[in-house]
Amino acid sequence: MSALAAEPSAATHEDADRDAATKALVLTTAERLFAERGLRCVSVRDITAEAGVNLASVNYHFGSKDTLVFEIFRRRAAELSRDRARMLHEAQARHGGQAPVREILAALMAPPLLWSRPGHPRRIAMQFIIRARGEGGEAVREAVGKDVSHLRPFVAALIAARPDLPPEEVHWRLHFVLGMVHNNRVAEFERLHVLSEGLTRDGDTEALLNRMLDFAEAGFLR
Amino acid sequence: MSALAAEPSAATHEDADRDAATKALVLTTAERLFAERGLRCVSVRDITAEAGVNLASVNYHFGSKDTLVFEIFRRRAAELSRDRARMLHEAQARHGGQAPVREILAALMAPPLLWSRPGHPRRIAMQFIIRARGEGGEAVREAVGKDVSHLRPFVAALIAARPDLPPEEVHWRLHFVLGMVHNNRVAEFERLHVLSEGLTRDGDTEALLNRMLDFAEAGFLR
DNA sequence: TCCGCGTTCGAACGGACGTTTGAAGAGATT
DNA sequence: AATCTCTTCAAACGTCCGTTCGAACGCGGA
Repeated sequence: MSALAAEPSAATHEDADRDAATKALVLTTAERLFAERGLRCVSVRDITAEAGVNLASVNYHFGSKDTLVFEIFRRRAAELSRDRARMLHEAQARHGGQAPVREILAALMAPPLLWSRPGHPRRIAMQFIIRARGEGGEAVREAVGKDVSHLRPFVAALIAARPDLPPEEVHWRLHFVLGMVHNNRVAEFERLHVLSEGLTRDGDTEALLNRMLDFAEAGFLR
Repeated sequence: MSALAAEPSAATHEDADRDAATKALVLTTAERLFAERGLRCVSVRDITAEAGVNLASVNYHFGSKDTLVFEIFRRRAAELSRDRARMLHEAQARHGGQAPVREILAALMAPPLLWSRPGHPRRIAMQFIIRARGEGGEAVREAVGKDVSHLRPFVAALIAARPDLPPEEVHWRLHFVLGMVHNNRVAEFERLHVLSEGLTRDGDTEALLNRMLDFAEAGFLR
């Protein structure tokens, strides 16, 4: 752990794209490969070969493979949290500070669903996040487990929307909702389509979101 | 891939415990280690060392590490499915063939929850199943994804209980319920406890099951 | 021009892993 | 006792991986 290769240049503030095209190339290539094949099934050699850069680039720019994974995850997770927070804020603004349950849940559910749509610029990022949540190493798992700060505004909004419920109950119901959201993986959809023998067809994200909201809202308003 | 070591003895029917104590020991040790540390983080050497058997035992008795994983998973998953099916059958028997939604959902939710309780003989098995679902290789993933036959009785029961709903809608709602169930992992509970600052305390499985049933039933009866 | 610094490069290191091999052991059968 | 079969054993094989190393490169400033 002694001496680590110095962070290259670091530009003026934080944008490392200007001088290090290699670093940005590694970031995007790694994210895509990780999203496609999973974290463990993509080696540093796969990434550097696909990106057309030298093998040592990953360790030079990021220190280690784990750090690279964590770096990508940190950026994307923060981005997703911002998206959710913005939707919540908009909903609260629309209702004079007190958003109804359905719109709070929509702010929680919509971003990951929308990001997963084909053609969305964050589609790969969303797949990566899902992969990293399940397959990530110690660093990612800690980041996911301990950083719950972005959920606090949602808890507060839900408690305010249902002041008659014990806060304990609100937390449990939020847990159930998050379970519904996290279950929206490609493999699970395929499983559902096999089970329903083609009856359920994905692609209509709007309809799925409404179905989820109907279900979750009913559970929450009970 | 040519010649594979012959399956040892195979006893009279299928029970391989009589003559091969080693095989059974590998099975239980591997299941426990896999459940504790994850599939990728447990090597064949870890298993054989912990079990006190020779390194080659795994390949001799199971052919490969992947086959060993699949073997454990197949047994436990079948066991869980049987448990669920039995609960569903009992519920239907109680109501003259037509079980209400809540009891159908209980048959789906209760077994994995009960297995996870401290002290339950299938606690380790349940943790293994959860691990294998997420971290399993091609074989496990295919088994999970394609084998949906054990869910069909539940679909049929739910459609019968809510004949007014389009079958498509029933399938989607079942998908949501399964999301709730699959989210009951140790890491997620810890995350919830951090978020609620100790307000939510686990241990009371009965209460959690009732909470889940309340939530899911409301979403289903909507 | 020369120097310094950040970056890239090819090559290798050291280790962990799943798997294979061939011999040795054990127990029943002939 | 001899033979056969199933099982166990120690030792290694070959591969893939993350990481490190030292030299070369390119370029802006003295």
